[in-house]
Amino acid sequence: MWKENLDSISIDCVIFGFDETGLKILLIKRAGEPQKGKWALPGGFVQTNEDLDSSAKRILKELTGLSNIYLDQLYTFGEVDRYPLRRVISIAYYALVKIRDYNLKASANAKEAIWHPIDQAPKLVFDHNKILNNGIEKLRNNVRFHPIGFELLPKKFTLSQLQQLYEAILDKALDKRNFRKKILSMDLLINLNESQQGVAHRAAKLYQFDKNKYKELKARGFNFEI
Amino acid sequence: MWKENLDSISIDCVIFGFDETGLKILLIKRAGEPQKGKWALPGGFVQTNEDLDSSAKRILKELTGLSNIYLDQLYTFGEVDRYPLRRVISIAYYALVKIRDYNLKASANAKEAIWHPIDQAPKLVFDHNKILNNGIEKLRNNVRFHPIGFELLPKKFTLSQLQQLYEAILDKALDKRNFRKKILSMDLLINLNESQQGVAHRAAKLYQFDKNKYKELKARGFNFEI
DNA sequence: TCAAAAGTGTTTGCAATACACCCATGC
DNA sequence: GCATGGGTGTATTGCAAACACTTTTGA
Repeated sequence: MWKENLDSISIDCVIFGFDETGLKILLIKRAGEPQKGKWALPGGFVQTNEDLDSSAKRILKELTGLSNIYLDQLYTFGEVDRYPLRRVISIAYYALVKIRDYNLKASANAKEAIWHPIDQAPKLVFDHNKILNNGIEKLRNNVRFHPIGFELLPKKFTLSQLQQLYEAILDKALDKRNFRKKILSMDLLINLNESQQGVAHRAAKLYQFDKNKYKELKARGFNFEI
Repeated sequence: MWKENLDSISIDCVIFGFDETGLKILLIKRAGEPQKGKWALPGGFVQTNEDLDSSAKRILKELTGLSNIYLDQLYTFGEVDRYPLRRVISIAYYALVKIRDYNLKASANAKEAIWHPIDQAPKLVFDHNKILNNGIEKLRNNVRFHPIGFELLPKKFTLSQLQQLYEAILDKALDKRNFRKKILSMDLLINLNESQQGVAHRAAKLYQFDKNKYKELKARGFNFEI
């Protein structure tokens, strides 16, 4: 198997996750020079025989052990001096991960990968803070028009969890009744007729995202704006 | 002056223009192999000492003679086999050109550059049709939320021209009264108190885009949706 | 019985839409 | 005077926003 790298083309990934405490970003401590031990976006070099999307997929798999992650190209950063040793152009991707599926032990590198609250990201190497901000902005824009939020939630979720997610991403409070009205009217959720277990209050109903319905509506040009 | 190229990184430009007959795209006939003489998006290789944006700017300047063109990065295409001779990754940009400013004679290459109606683009080399479609889609999305249409019109324009432009980009008819109401209510146009000359009907008023007002409103988070 | 979150409708205001006629100009 | 596009207002509808109380459950 070929593993030769294009050493002037890298991929960097802005990996988002979400849990009870808010929106998170997955960062690593660099294993090699330059800037060894400093916080960075997960990334790597593109191999000679792989497409860019495949490369991003591979890097994510190596880091998190997960396949089938939502992945989208973000922007390409190519300033002459962005990387100190030589000229490296980086194609940034952003990924949405169901944080509960992600298992730290799955990966060799993982001990050095940590979820950081989105608003407490440390200083990153090179131009990675710029890339991160670009990713946050894109997530904010996209979530308003495409139902991608579901990629960050467990398969079964409550309407409150969904609302908390939107509030975290958009960074503003939403009205509960209006939010539910809007979401349910899109007819994209399957009511599972199940309830939460073991909560110290009225148990919420669980829902699931209806992918088939989504495809169908999308094909008809339906507008998913929140 | 350095002119060495990164021979695995190219820039391709989707260049839009607009005139009385509709929305146009600027295409060239390839001057060199491979696929010499075939239609292609204008492009070139990134030089070792230039940023990606600068490279796109240079390529546009060489082709059209114009500086100060609206330019935005589109997407990066990096399939292993997209270019036949070797692996070349292409960063696509899209540009909006005031077609009347563009002077064919300004450029050495220009004799081989021709504006094509957007819906009559020929078959292009490599993956350029894919890039073109990507550009059209992005233009459609962006024009609805950012006042970029003005980049395609002469400095002074009539409301009808503006409407025709939007209709061409969005590919649908708009109601004249509602369109005017909406546009004028945004308060982004300066009424020049001048009129068209030499038309065989009532002369229309001329307007100009108010860049300062735009910056001001943008800073306040104003929504420019059409 | 208390705490904590789930769940539920109605009213109000604004913005999008639909729609038709008179006006100015050049030929 | 006629053909051509310029310019204008109102009524209706639908959607977004604001808003508060009852229900369920576990501790």
